[in-house]
Amino acid sequence: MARGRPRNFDVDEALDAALALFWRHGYEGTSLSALTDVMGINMPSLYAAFGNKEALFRKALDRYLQQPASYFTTALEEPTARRVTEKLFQGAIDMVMNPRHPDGCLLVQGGLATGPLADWVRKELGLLRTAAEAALRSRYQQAIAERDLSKRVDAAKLARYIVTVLWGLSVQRAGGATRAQLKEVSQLAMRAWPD
Amino acid sequence: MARGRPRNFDVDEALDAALALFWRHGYEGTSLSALTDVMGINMPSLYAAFGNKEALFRKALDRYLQQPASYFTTALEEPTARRVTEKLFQGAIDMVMNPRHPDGCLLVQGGLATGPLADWVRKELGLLRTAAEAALRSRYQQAIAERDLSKRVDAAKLARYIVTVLWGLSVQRAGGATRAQLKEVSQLAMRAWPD
DNA sequence: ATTATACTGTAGCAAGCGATAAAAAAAGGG
DNA sequence: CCCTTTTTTTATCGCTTGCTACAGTATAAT
Repeated sequence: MARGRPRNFDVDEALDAALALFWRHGYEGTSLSALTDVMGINMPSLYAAFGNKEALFRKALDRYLQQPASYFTTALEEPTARRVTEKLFQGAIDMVMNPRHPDGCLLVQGGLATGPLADWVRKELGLLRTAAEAALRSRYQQAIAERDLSKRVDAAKLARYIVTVLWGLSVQRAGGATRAQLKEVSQLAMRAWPD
Repeated sequence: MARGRPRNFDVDEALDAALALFWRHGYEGTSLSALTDVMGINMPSLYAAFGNKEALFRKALDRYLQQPASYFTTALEEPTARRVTEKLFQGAIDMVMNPRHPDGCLLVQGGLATGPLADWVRKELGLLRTAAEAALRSRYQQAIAERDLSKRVDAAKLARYIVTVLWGLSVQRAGGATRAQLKEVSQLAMRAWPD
């Protein structure tokens, strides 16, 4: 099987390098020549392996959700709504401060405002942020059903508030905030917790 | 006075048009040809009146701070720290939802992640966000000195938390949140208010 | 060994980018 | 009216962008 010349680079390693670049500079701020430099391959190899810039970004986005942003779905498995939320903040701060990859959250840094040709990036990232909010809302609804949270709590509002702070933390980190500062913000944010 | 051919466009109107474009598409997502189209002038006129793209962006940024973002400094004049904060949220939501100009806050949308050539935009916007945080911190410190806020309150932490929510609101609006939703988020955020 | 297959390297495409040179046009001062 | 000054117009400049054709090279199957 796999006859023909084998590639002499690792696809996942190259994808990680591309992810880091998109993460740091956004979709539009990342040029293909910068990508090939960082990935250690040349353009035809990139196109053969990933399609084009858009397809490469989508694959990097998938990888982002499965690897560095997996803290989100992991946090949802905590036993109580409060601990879910605390773990969410902790995980977000850990990711955002991790020196092994760029600052902030790719869903925010990747492209909040884009040129007309990259409008799909803005929309796609918006959908993913909305999906995260929806997942958290479901988890809170479950907590209400389990009598973990009071049924007077509005799960949708609470989830929207929490993710708003999360996106805000990403912006703060892009501005150079320290781990201690982000921690303090998350602790203050938790003072709004119901009951 | 003013001899020579007069310009046949209004500088401030053109600047407003440029501001709207930068606001919507970010610095890098806005091309000079798109700018000249929207401003109704051609390139040499733009260069004669504003310098270059960077200088134009800086002037648009100044205008942004003086016109649509003036709600921030206005809010600081409210009599109590709590009312300052409430007015801040109200003003931010009003601006972010205003159909007369693009969604979100230019300090966030303008360029959170940029290509290497536009790194100064990222830094500049970060400095302005930090300046906003510092202004709010000073106001809270004043409130503590006036016995309006308890002296057990940490003005720096509180200011950082509030602006974190503000930047989060900008991200949420970019994702299509409604005015009612943003209002609910700000009300929940105020539940963390000290005392 | 030969052949088919798939990857790599060089070189270059059209299009758009930010920015400008040179000439024509419109005003005021003499 | 002419001359100076400033603007607008037209036509580009050199460079980078995302992308690809072509030739060369390395492997597996036959």
